[in-house]
Amino acid sequence: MVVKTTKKVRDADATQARILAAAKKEFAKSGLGGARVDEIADRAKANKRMIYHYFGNKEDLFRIVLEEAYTDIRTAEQALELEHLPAREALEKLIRFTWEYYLKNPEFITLVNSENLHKARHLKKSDKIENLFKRFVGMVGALLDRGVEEGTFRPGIDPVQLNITIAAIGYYYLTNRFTGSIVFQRDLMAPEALEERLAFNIETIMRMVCIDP
Amino acid sequence: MVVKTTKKVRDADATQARILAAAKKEFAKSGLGGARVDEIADRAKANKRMIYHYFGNKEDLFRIVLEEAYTDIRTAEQALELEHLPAREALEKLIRFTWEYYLKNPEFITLVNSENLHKARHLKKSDKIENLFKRFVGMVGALLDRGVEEGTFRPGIDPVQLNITIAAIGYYYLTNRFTGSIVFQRDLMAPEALEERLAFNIETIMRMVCIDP
DNA sequence: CAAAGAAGTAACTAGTTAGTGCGTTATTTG
DNA sequence: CAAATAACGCACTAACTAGTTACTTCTTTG
Repeated sequence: MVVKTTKKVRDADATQARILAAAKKEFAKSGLGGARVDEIADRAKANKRMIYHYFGNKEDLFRIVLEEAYTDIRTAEQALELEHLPAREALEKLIRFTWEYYLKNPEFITLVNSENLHKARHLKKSDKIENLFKRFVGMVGALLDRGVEEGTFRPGIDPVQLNITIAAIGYYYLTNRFTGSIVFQRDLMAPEALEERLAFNIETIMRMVCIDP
Repeated sequence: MVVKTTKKVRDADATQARILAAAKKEFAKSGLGGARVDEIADRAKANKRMIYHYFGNKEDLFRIVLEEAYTDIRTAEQALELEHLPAREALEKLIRFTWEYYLKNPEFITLVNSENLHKARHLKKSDKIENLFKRFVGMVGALLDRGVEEGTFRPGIDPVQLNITIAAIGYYYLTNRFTGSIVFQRDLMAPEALEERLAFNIETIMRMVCIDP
């Protein structure tokens, strides 16, 4: 097949990509219920009719956006190649990565929140998600085992619980940054505040996992 | 003033209370955007006109529901009387309380999530919230100081960071229980799973705070 | 007990929103 | 190059939704 590089006036792939990017922004900004299909069409500079043509309906579009978001974060995690580092360093790298991914991709958090408000009914319909995470939990499990062998990690830590905690201490801080900044009367998004939080999180996990923190 | 105990056919206070309870449920179930004023009226067995009469509009109603929710959790926290326990026990009691409160009051989490989706614009209008939390942070700060004096806690821990982490490790697990149960292929709400999580959380915090965990 | 005011109701409005019917224009292919 | 196919757009609808108008019914109080 010949790959065309000429800019086409009509380009199905490009239109679909623009719609998906616009949908991600709009769903992240307003949630599934608050998102407006007309707004997505406008942002994508596509006709609303095209959304229904390519993606079926609003809920299907949301499901596809969500699948893309999960695939994206897991792909980035795979690229870390934690197996090539000493366990301790690998764990710290994972904590940093998780924090920075949430910071740079705030839509991810909002999309997941919205999906949970709807009791994960879209993710339930998706089949490719489970395998994505099976590999991920396996990776962290292997990392923990390796740390125990190296003599740096305590044995018996559940990789799922650890994963949840690593995610939680970053995710909660960022998703609740607006109410948090009011309630604690400090700007939780100030650069120093973000650095301080990351350091606190690394220490929390290291104290939990390492024999000699 | 004479307190009437006879059941009135018309009772402004009772109607307002029914509306608030119904609104809390509906907002928690569907978020601010997804909630329907008609649905709130039906649930409350009140006429929709009464909602506008007593609470102004949908957003004001949401703000009042949110203020009530924050006041409620902070009131329950005050009642713990942590100052009467050794620091270590008091800290564990606080972790347990936070977890159990989220478990028993799932609307709290959803309301806070919804408020953060809207960048806390309703809480910004509220004045009584800040003082509520100032006292709370002070309480945890005093607890940490006492633990250091008793020789059980490490010095230099920021009470705000600790508060955020205690909330995070429970909150995240529960708010993301639907996607989490799919992603990790385990029922995160099974009684054993809940017990296991609480134990993991207590250990995480104790290792972070205590000199001799 | 009658007047005043508060509690409560039904039906409506004006605006919005997901989704569609049908026609037009560009691109591909036999 | 003509016919088929796919991309695209306009204008519509049916259903919904926050908020209101205009009214009735009950309760309190001078």
